[in-house]
Amino acid sequence: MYTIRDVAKKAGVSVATVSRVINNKDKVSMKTEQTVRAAIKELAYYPNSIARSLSNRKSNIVGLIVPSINNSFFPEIARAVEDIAQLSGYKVFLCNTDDSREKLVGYLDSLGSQFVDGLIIDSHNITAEDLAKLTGLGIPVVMIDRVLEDENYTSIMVDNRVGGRMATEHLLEVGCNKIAHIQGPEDEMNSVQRMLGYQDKVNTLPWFDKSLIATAEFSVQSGYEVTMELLARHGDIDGIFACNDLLAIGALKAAHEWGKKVPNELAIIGFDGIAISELTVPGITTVQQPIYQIGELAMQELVSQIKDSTIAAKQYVLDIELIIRESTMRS
Amino acid sequence: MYTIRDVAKKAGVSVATVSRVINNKDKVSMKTEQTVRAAIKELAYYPNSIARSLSNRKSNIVGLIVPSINNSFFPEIARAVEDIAQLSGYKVFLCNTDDSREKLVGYLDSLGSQFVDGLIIDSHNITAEDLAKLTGLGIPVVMIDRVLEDENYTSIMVDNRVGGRMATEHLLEVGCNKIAHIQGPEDEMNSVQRMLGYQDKVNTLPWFDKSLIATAEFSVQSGYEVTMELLARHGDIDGIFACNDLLAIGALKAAHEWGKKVPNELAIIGFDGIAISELTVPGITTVQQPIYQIGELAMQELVSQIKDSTIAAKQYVLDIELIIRESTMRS
DNA sequence: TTCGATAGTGGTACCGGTTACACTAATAAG
DNA sequence: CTTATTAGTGTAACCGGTACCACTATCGAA
Repeated sequence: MYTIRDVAKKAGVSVATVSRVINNKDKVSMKTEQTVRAAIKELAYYPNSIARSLSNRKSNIVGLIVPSINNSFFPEIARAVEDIAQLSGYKVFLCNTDDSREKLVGYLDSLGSQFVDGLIIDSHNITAEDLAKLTGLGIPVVMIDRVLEDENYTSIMVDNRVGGRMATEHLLEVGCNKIAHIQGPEDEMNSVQRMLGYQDKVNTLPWFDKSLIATAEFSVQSGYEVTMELLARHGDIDGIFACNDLLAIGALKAAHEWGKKVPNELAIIGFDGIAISELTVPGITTVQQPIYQIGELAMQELVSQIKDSTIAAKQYVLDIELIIRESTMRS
Repeated sequence: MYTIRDVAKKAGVSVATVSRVINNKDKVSMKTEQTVRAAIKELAYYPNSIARSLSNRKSNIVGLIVPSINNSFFPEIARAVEDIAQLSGYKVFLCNTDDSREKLVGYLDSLGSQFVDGLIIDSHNITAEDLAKLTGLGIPVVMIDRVLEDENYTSIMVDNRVGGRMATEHLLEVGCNKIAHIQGPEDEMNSVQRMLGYQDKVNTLPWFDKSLIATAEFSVQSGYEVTMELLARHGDIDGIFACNDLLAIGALKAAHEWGKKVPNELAIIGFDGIAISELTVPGITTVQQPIYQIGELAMQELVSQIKDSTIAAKQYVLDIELIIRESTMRS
């Protein structure tokens, strides 16, 4: 492992000159440049990016912290973030916290202390204190999806409660007479909001009962299990609003096993609009978030904040859209 | 942003002592320690991990380079890698190359030059030269899944050709009379191996024809499209071996739209054994890779190599298993 | 009393880059 | 012919940690 000093010695120049050649900065004579390049090649020299980051106080790397990578919602966000990052000359380190506060803190500790130039965070575990620490260290942050409401920080999300209402309303419109809800984890803001949206629409209806709400983890497997329980408890439900598409896919499987025809005997609607929701059998009706746009906007905002730390924080609430597919198209 | 020198000044001690306190190294008197901790707290001091890495020559971070995060095969690998990493005190940076050589090189450049203590790579774009460069820089590497066959490097994979044979054999056993194959990208070793396994079993059969092999991208969407084409070209196929589960899910959708009953009119088998394959309707028969074990073993191997650079490279070929589900269970 | 061991602490070189500043030589302007 | 300018290069401080080495004070053993 050679250093810039080795190269300088071999080329018979100073380290400053080698640095100039590497970075194409300042003026270097043609002859010198060639000598240096030859030395670099001969030694297979490669600049140490840690040393460079220390000196430059920037790494051209941003961190993207997500609560899970099993739900393709996050990979789809990541895709958008990476696209914009590439255009802007950044690399993205993806960190998965599994919704664990401990892992989150671990990543914030190592990333926050100068490893990255900025951070996009999707976590319901984040605290105002964490954010203050990052800001104190000069690391810009953009929160997405699961945001901490605080106007000092830029955030991007959708109105989950409105989405919950849209989904429930749709099930009512297609003629459902008893609608269950699969709620996500209870400590998760988005889950709760979507559930409240559901309640907004149904809690005055005669058939409504709290036991129509069942709580699940965010996974297909959990959606399957919870739906089996719901069907056992309420044999007569004819509509399910699942808190996200993964859960809806699980519900689909459970309905199939239970012998319920989707959508005529049981209509199912999800939330998020991840790619796979279109490609299941039947396709799943869903409240679609502008996933790509969320990632895109997050990265754009982050880049502006990295470039100009005085930029004001903004809170975005993006539009959602009901996408109707076979899982609720009754004949 | 305060540095260790600010803390030292405030506490009235030397930087060495502050460093001792931070790292719990050597002996520090109770009184001094308290003073230092108070100063750290008051300044909200946080050690700069870049500086630390430069000095220590290690970051306790490993990189995991995957070709995609849309196929949950990779997130499932990542999960295992992260589990082991956590046990061993490492953090994982996940880097997505989208199967692009350019992105791969970008990540190798920044990660390779001291950003990480080791690298797990899943890429068909990697070259012997890339690996030599990393080794030259003292970065241990473990290759998984799409490996470059070279006994100087540790690699973990399965025998894809044998898997291809298993899948095809199974379709023949359940009574398929004309089996198509959805191949993955042609420049991808694993795709080719699985396709060859298919050919091993069918190329002497009377009905076999090269046009039964169609090439797809690794995505549900592509699986859907290619299956539509296959069904248009060969209305009489009654079995499809898809190169991976994602493609099989797409095939399922296409079969449904084409009005073909799965499995009786069209049996479908996938490859990989990702979690979702069990939870589609119908469940998908697949050649299961030991996904978790691959990630687990990769990280364990990497840790041993980081700790002891003289450890010999090993090539692992793990076992695969046929998992039979409804998509091929004919009645 | 003298010496060795040890707890506790400080000074500073070093990790491997970047870059401000200083300097020389050559060229252009007056 | 002198002076200002500029191209080209080197020296060394600096980024923020770590850790080796040196040093003092204290204490028990010889």
